[in-house]
Amino acid sequence: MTPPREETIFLDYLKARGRRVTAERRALLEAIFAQHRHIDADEVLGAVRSAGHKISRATVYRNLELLVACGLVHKVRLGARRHVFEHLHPGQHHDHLTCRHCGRIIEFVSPGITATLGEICRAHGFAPRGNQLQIFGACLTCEPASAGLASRG
Amino acid sequence: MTPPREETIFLDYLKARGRRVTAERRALLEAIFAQHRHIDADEVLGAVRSAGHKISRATVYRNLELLVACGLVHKVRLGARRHVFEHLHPGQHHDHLTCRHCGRIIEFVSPGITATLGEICRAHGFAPRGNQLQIFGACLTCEPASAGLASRG
DNA sequence: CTTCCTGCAAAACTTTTGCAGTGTA
DNA sequence: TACACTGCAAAAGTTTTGCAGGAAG
Repeated sequence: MTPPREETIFLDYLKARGRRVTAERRALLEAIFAQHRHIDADEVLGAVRSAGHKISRATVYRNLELLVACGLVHKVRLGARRHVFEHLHPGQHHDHLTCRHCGRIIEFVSPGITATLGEICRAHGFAPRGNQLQIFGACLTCEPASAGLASRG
Repeated sequence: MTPPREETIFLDYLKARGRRVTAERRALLEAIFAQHRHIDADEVLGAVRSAGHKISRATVYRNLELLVACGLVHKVRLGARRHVFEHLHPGQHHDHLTCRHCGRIIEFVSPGITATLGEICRAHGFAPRGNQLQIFGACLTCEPASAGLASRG
């Protein structure tokens, strides 16, 4: 079977720049792509270690930048100094409902929304990228039943 | 003329809990509601000071939590320890295109998307809240012309 | 006049960097 | 063998907390 596309991209990127393939880099890539959510550096560290690999904090930070540089991961800028990381799934598309309270992510696919968003982005000269549509709110667990009927206002 | 609704809410909240109205708290509220974007604590500090008020960093952190507690501001959770703040505009609705590179925010209104999203959220038992739709990508300044044609894949 | 609030400064926590040893190519 | 990479530990940067003076009610 073929390796995951992100692995191919990463290895090619390393090769092309004369950089080395290490166990830590493989483990890091694998851990990030196993996550389907925004994730910060410390969570990445935890994920890699949970997967049974040995890695230092410094290595996580250094290689996250590398993954950003090769386009597999986005460092999402939110405030002047605030950011989290999210991987991109090359060739796959879905959007996210994100619960503000517990951080839970619900994925969904909607061709209709995709089309409408395309028009809006074109109208504003904006280039959407990756898993770029994020809807924030409260999931059923955090805000059960009746409280969930409020408008989008 | 009537005071902004958020001010009324905040003052009522303080009164109800026997907490005090201070110049710092008023300045902080005003600065946050003057922003139309996610903003981190340091940016809030800068905004309050730019508006000509004196305030300490500690006071900003302490009162941001207060604004969250009274429901006027959301602390957006992104990673285990990552968050930024965003105010809510009671009664007003729009969505955002967010440039990952420069942080620029483009606001838009789309009744069609609002309707479709409503259906999706209902289908998933999800309660959207506030300015909850966020589209990430690259703005015209950061990614001019031809590079901007890639798909949503 | 009571007690909450603020600013300062220190503490706690997160991210980056320098250096020497390790391992890829 | 050469040099990129790693881990450690220290440095730099961000957020929280303790305390004493100041101000709201």
